[in-house]
Amino acid sequence: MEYDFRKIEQEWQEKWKANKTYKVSNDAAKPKYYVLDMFPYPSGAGLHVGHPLGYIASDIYSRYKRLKGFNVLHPMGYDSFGLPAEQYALETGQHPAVTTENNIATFRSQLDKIGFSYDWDRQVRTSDPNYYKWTQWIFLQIFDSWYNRITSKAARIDELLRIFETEGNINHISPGDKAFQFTADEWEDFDEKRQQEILMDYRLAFSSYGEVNWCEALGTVLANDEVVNGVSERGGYPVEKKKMRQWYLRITDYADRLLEGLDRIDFSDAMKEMQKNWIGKSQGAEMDFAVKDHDQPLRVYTTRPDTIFGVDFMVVAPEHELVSGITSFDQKAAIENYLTYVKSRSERERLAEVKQITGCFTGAYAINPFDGKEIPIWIAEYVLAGYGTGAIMAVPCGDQRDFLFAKHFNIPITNIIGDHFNGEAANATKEAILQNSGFLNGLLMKDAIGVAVNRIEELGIGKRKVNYRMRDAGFSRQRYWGEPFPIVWSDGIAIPLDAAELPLELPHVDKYGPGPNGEGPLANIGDWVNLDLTPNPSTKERGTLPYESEELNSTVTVAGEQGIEPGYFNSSSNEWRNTLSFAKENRKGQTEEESIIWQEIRNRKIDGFKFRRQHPIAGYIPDFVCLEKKLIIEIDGEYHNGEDQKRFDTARQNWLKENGFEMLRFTNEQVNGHLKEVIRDIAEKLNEKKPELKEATVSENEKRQPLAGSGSPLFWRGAGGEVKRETSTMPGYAGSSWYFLRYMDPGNSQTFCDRKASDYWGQVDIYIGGTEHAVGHLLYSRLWTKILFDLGYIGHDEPFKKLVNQGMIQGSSRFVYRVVIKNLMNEVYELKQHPILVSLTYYNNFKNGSLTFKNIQDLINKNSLKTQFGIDRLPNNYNIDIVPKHVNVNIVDGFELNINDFRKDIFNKEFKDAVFILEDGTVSFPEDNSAEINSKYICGSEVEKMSKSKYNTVNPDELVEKYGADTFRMYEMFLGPVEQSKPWDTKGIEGVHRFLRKLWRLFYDDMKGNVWTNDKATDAELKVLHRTIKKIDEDTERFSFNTAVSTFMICVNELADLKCHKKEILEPLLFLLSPYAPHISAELCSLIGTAVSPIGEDATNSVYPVFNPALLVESSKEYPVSINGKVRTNINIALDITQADVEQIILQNDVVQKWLEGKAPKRIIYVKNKMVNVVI
RNA sequence: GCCCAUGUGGCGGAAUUGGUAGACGCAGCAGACUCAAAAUCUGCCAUUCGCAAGGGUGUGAAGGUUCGAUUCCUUUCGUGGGCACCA
Repeated sequence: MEYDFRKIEQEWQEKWKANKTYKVSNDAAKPKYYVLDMFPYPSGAGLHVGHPLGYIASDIYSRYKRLKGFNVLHPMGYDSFGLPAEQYALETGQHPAVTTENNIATFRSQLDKIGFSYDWDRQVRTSDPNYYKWTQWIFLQIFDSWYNRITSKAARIDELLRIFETEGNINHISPGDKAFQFTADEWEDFDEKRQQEILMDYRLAFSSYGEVNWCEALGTVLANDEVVNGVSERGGYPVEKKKMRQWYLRITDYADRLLEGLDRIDFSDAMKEMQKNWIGKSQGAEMDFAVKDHDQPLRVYTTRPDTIFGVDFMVVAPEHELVSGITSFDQKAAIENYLTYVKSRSERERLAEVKQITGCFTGAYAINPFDGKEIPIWIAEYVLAGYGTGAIMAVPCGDQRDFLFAKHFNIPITNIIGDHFNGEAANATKEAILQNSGFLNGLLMKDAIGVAVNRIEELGIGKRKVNYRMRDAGFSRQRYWGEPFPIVWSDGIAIPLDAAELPLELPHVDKYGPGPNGEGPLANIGDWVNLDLTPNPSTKERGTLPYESEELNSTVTVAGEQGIEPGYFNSSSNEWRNTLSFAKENRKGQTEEESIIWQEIRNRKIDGFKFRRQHPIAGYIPDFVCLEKKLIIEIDGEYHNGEDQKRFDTARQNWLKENGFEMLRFTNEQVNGHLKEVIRDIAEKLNEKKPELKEATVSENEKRQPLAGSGSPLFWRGAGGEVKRETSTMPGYAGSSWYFLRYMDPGNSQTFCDRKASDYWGQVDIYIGGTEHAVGHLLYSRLWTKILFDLGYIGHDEPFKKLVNQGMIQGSSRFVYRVVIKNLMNEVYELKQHPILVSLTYYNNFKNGSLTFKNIQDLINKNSLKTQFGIDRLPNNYNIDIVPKHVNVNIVDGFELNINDFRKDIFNKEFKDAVFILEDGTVSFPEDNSAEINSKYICGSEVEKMSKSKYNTVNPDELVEKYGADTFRMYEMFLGPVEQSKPWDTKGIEGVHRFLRKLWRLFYDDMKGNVWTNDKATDAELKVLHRTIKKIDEDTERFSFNTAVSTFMICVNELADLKCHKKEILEPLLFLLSPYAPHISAELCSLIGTAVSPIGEDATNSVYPVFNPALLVESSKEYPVSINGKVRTNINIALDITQADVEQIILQNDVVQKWLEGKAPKRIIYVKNKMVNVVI
C-alpha cells in the first residue's frame, strides 16, 4: 500500500462532509476561540496559489486550537457585492447575481480540495437578502443615533429630542453648523421639516451636500480611501470634486476612540501607524488675528503657537469666505485672476505636476496681537479650505513650504531660532532657544508651546484645539450591485423604513447604466423609485375630508377594514400634499381657544408628556395629540353638523379607536371658563392610559417602533408630497463591517446576532488577511463595532483582538525576447508569420550594447531567415529592437523554455510558428522539432505581483491534483513566514512531498507491508518526540509555520535514522501533524488504530500531546569554547559545575593551551547552558 | 519629502531573551542500487588559502557598545509598502 493521496484525501473529505465534522455549536461549555479569515470577493479569475496562504494558516491554527480543547469558530463566506460584478454586467448584460453565483461555485470547489475545516453551515454572503436585511437594519440604527460628546458615546435620537425639547442645543452644538444655536422654545416652534433637518445634522448616518470624489468613468462617488493619486483605485479612472447629496457616516466623532482602541489590540505597528496616519490627529491652537481696517478677525490653526513671533505672512485658502471681503481695491484684479486660475485646475493636475509655488497678495494685513506687527495676508492653493480653519500663519524660518513661498515672493524672513536657521532652508526643530520672540525669549521651543497657548487663552483670542485629517466616510454609491438604502424621501425629509419592511430587496433592472443627474441605475426604475402609497385600496366609502373642495374632486379613504394596514392612503401624492398643507394652514389659523390650550400643554408642561398640534394621523388632523399615549384632544368648533362631516367623524372615530387612540373633546366654553379643569382632565387621562409603545430593549429591538425622531410612523408612513426611494446603494464596506458578528448566529431571523451568541464568541481572537484593508475595512469594522457597542447590541467595542497580515505571494514572471523591426519613424513591423525570439543572453548583450544591430542582422542573414521568412519585404531603412514579453510560467522549467509547449500554448497563438535563437546561437525552426538540439532557450525573470495578465499565476488545483492537499498545505507554509511577501516557486514542493512519503514509510513499507509496532520506545526516541512536541507547540502558537514544517522534517528524518516504527512515538506525532496535514494524519491514525481521531469528531477531549520536560533533561553538554569570541573547539562539561571547575577543565584542553601560547588568560566567561569564552 | 518594514549561500529561508551564522528544503555535484528509468539511499555543498591538519574572511556598507553582535546604538546605501501641500 503506497501513499495514494488522491484516494485518501477524497475519502476523508467526503467523510468529514457527511459527518458534519466541523459543525460548531454556540455551546458555552468549552472555552471559545474565534479564528477568522478576511472573506474573499469572489472574482471571476478563481484562486491562485497566493489566495489560500492565509486560509491555510488560519486552518492550521483552528485545528490546533480545537485539538487543545477549544470550541473553535472558523467560518467562511463571501463579500459578494461590489464593482467588478457590476462592471461585468455592464459589458455583457449578465446579471451580477448570476456571475456572482458562478464565481462562488468555482471558489468553493477550489477551497474544498484543500481540506479546510470551515463550518459551511455558517456561510454568509453580503449580497444575500437574508444577510443585507441586517446590514440595512444596522444602518437604520446608526441613522437613529447621534454622538454625545459629553459622554463620548453614541445615543438614540430620542434622547437628543428630549434634550432639544428641554434645553435646546446649548450643550450639544451641531456638528453640521457649529454656529447654530436654539432654545427649547425655538425648537418647539420649528416645523417638522426644520426639526428633521436639524436632527439630520446630528445623526451618525447622515445625508448632506458635500464635496465628493466623483468618478465619471465609473459613474459613482468614491470614498477617500478608494482614490489613489487622484484616480480611482479600481480601474485608474480620473476623479474630480463635485458637490452632491450623499450619505456619510460620522466617523470623525469616533476619531479619538479609534485611536485609543489601537492601544488595546494586537495589530502590527505598521498597521497601527497607517490607521493613526489616516486619522491624522494633531494638537494645536486656533487663534484669531485682527485684520486691519476690518471687523471680522482671521482665524488660523497652528500646531506651533511657539513660533508666533516668527509669523511673516498669512496664507488663506482661495475658497476662504474672507477673501472677497478683505481684498483691497488695488489687488482686486490680481486676486480674481488667481481665483480663475485655481478653479481651472483639476485635482489631478494639482497632484500630478511638480510642486509649483503660486499665490497672490490680498492687500490686507493681519495684526500680530503680541507685538502689533502688520502681517500681509496672501491666498495660495497650498492651503486647503477643508483642513483646520482654511488659514495658516506662515513661519518661513520653521516651515519649508512657508520658506519657499517667502523666497519666491520676496517676503522678508524673521529669524526666531538663531543659529538653527541658516537662511538656506527652514528648520522645523522644537529644540531651539527662542529669540526675537517677546515674552517667549529664552525659552526652549517645546516648552514655549504651552506658555504661548496659555497666554492666547488668557487674552481670549484663541484656544487649544485638536484637529483630525480624517473626513466623514462617504456612504453612498451611485451603483446597482449593493445594498439599497432603507430610506424614502418625502418633501426633503429622509424617512426610514420600518424594520418589518426589511430587507428592501434590490429590484431587477434591465440595464446597469447610470441614472439621470448623476444618480445610480436604480433611478431608472420609476415604479420602484416612486412610492405607490396605495397598497390596500379600500372600497369602504367613509366620506370626504372636510377640506376637500369641489375642484379637487377626489376622495381619501381611511383604511378601517380588516387586514388593512393603518395609515396607508389610497390617495395620490397630490392629496397628501393637501393634507400636509392643510395641517400647516390649520396651525396658522389656530383659534384663540386652541392657542390657550397649546400654551398649557406644549413643551411637556403636563407631567413631561409631549404634545403635537395639527399633526396628521392617517387622513385625520387632530387639534392636539400625544403620540406616546395615543391621546387626542379636540377643541370643538361648530362645523361638525353636516351630513358628510358626521359620516367622516364616525368613520375616523371607529378607526382611531381600533388603533388604540382615545379622544378628549372640549368646547370653547370649557376652555375659556374652566381651563384648570380641562388641564386636570387631560393630565388624569394621560396618567391612567397605559403606554402603548414599549421601551426598546436589546432582545426586543425589532419591536422598537417608531424609529425615534421620525415622528409618528402613521404620519410618515403615509407622508405625502413627492415620495421617492433613495436610489444610491451602500458601498462595499457596508456588508463587510459586521460580517464577523453574523457568523456567530447566521440563521437568526429575529435579530442580526443574538446578544447571547455575541457575548459567547466575543472578539475575533485571530483575524487573518492582507494589508490592503488597513484603512478601509478595518477602520469601518472598528467603527461599526463601537457604534453597536454604544447602543448596547454587543458587549465589546473592538472587533479584532489580534490581526495577522499575510504577505503577498508574488509571481515569478518569465519573459521571452522578441525581435521587432522598426522603420525610422519607430513604427513596428512585426514579423507576424515567423516571429523571432532570442534567448536571454542575446537580450542582455543587446541591452548593454555588446550585441549590435549589425550582429542581429548578421544572425538573421546567417540563418537564411531573411529569405525563408520573407524578411526582405522590409522597409529600406530600419532599426531592430528586442522587447520582452511575458510567457506562461507553467511551460518554463526553471528558466528553460519548453519550446514545443510554447508553440502550442493557447495564450500565444501568434507564436505557433516562431523561430528561436538559442543560447549558443543554434536556431530552432517550427518544422524540425524532432531534430536534436543541445542548446536551450533561456527566459528572463522578474518578481511581480501574481496576476493573470502577467501569465505568472499558478493554480492550486493542479498542484493539489499532482501532489495532494496535504503537500500543498505544508508547502505553502514552508515557503517562509506567513507575514512576509515572497515569490512563488513551484519546484520546492517536491521536497515537502518527499517528506510526507518518508513519513508514510515509517508506518508502511512497500516491500514489507505494515512496519509499525507496539514496541516500547527508547529514551532516544522519546527525546526526539518531545523535542518535536515542544517546538511544534511553540511554533504553532506564534504562527511560525515554516519552522514548524521544518521541525516535522527533522523529526521524521531522525526517526527514520533510528528506524523507529513504534506507535508510542508515531501516534503523538500524527496528532501534532494533523493541523498541518489532516488527511494523511487521519488515514495513518486509522491505520494504527488510535483511540480518538485527531480530526474534530472527538474534540470534547483535549487530545493534544503534552510536552514532558523531564525527558529532555541532560546531565552534561557539549560546550562551544571560543577564544576571544571565535569558536575553536567543543568540550563536554557537566551542567552542575562551578565557574572554578570550568576554568580548570578549559585550561587543560589542548586547543585552548595552543591558543594561550603559555600565557595566562585575562578572563574566562562561562554562561551556563550556553558557551565558554576565553579572553586572552 | 515624511513614516513604517526589510537586506543572511545559486534560491526560499533558520538562528525565539546578545552566546557554535547558514537549521530545513530546493537547485547543484559525486556515488550506491538498476539492463535502464523512476523511486530510494549515502556523501559534498558560504567564500578563500591549504594535499591535509588547520587558518583567514563573511549576515547591504562604515563606525560604536560588549568577553562575545545577524540580534543593541549611530551614520549611510539598496529594496518594498504607506502617507504626501494636513499648517
